[in-house]
Amino acid sequence: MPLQIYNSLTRQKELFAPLHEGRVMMYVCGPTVYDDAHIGHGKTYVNFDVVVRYLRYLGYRVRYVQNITDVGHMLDSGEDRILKGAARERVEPMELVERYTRRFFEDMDALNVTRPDISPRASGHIPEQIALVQRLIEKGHAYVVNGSVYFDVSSWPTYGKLSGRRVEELIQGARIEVNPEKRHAADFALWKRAEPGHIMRWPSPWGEGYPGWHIECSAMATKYLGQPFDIHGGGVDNKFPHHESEIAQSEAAYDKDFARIWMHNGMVMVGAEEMHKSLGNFMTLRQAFERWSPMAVRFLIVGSHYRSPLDFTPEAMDAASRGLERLWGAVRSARERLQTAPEGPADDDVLATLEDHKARFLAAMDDDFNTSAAMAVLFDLVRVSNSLVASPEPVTRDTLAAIDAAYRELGGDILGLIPAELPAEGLAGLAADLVQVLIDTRQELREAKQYALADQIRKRLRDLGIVLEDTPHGTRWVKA
RNA sequence: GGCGACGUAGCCAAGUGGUUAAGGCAGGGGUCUGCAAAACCCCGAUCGUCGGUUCAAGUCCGACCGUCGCCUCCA
Repeated sequence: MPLQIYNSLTRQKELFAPLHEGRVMMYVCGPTVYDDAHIGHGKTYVNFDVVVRYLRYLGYRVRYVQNITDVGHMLDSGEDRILKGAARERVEPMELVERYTRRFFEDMDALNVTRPDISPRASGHIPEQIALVQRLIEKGHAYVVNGSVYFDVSSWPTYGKLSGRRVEELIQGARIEVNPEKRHAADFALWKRAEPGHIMRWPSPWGEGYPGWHIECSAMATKYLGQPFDIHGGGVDNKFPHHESEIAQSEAAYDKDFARIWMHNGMVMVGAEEMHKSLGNFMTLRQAFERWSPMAVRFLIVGSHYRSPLDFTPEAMDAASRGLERLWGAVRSARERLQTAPEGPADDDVLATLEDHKARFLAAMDDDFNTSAAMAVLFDLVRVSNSLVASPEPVTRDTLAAIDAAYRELGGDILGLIPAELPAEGLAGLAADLVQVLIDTRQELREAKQYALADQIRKRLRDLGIVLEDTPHGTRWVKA
């Protein structure tokens, strides 16, 4: 069964076929870098990371573009998010941008999110945005008022096709007072005149100003991916107005489709409410990482479907942490036994089981990236491998290597949950040698039935965060 | 008011017409172990409510109840 992807534009799952054979062009709306990323950002970028990983696994060459918004994203108050952040921290706007861009990537790295191939900044693409705005004016889809430029929604009949809205209804529901410069309440800014004191400003044919929020994505996506391109992703919260406006701008400018497939991921919820800064109920990734490992956060995210909302609770995180431990524990013990396994051909039954699991795993992924179903298969594999590894029967090196390869491929390459080298597999150098001395001593005590002393050693190591486990193949230890 | 989504075991979460409703966490019982830990085995839901369609429905249709998102701050 080939890959199927749910397309928000058509509201159904579609067989995936890229525009160009073997090549996928993909864009995902990136963060506005004025503050630390929170769990919600983590979910979005982990969700799309899995998409990119899987497309690459299938053999596609993927160009993954994810922008950095560093200008033009306004608050209700009319303040630019970046300027507000800069004032808060008393730094240059670009200093703020640099700081939070770096911190964003650090957080993403911790979540094992593959870096985008291109991370274009809005402020670095002002000429492209101006050119796009100009083109829209020339084609009669935009108008200039007092140095600002607005998109004329009435000139573009399909406006609303993504979000299923009609322009007339938008006007009624308007949350904010309508800007009197607009001809229609639903019109949106392509370029805004800079008021005195607004530091981030660029010269344009319409005077000094700065780009609107939506235009950057249109300009940068098309610049690096062409038009049309294959996949555009983002959070559902951005479906309207952001993505709707991107589509209108780009399609009106070039009379061509913009993105063929639109993917929207679900929001992170906190107690049945969306996690959001304005609600004050958000937790930054950094705060979460103080309490749980970043990979446990990834585990929680990958454990549910990308389109579903995800309720973020301490209980769910604790459960995710334990689940990750179980997964890693299985991988770790398989790799450990691999070290001392005897030479020999791989067991046919095991190979057949691995093939079966792999097929079921891939079938789940093919079904619109059903990572929860895929993870269930991975845990079935955990049971198989744990049973095998714990068995007193000899298991050959090739058999164990095949199991490890399956973990690397499915759990590592695709889901990004199993690193090539598991962390904290041990201590290095002298410390490890000392632990081994204690383990050997304890073993002698056990053989002499001096259990009180043997248990004493185990307990004191436990207090130091070293957990001993006796197996039929000797005593192993892990850092807690 | 408009558009969209959801309601599956104590918690998280797959399943969208057809054998015994995945998987994880927690819990109970057991095996292994000097003990422990880990692991392994066994145990739990009839799928918000009420109707309808069908030989057959968490799975389709309708109503109702509850929850959430979007309707120009949002990943």
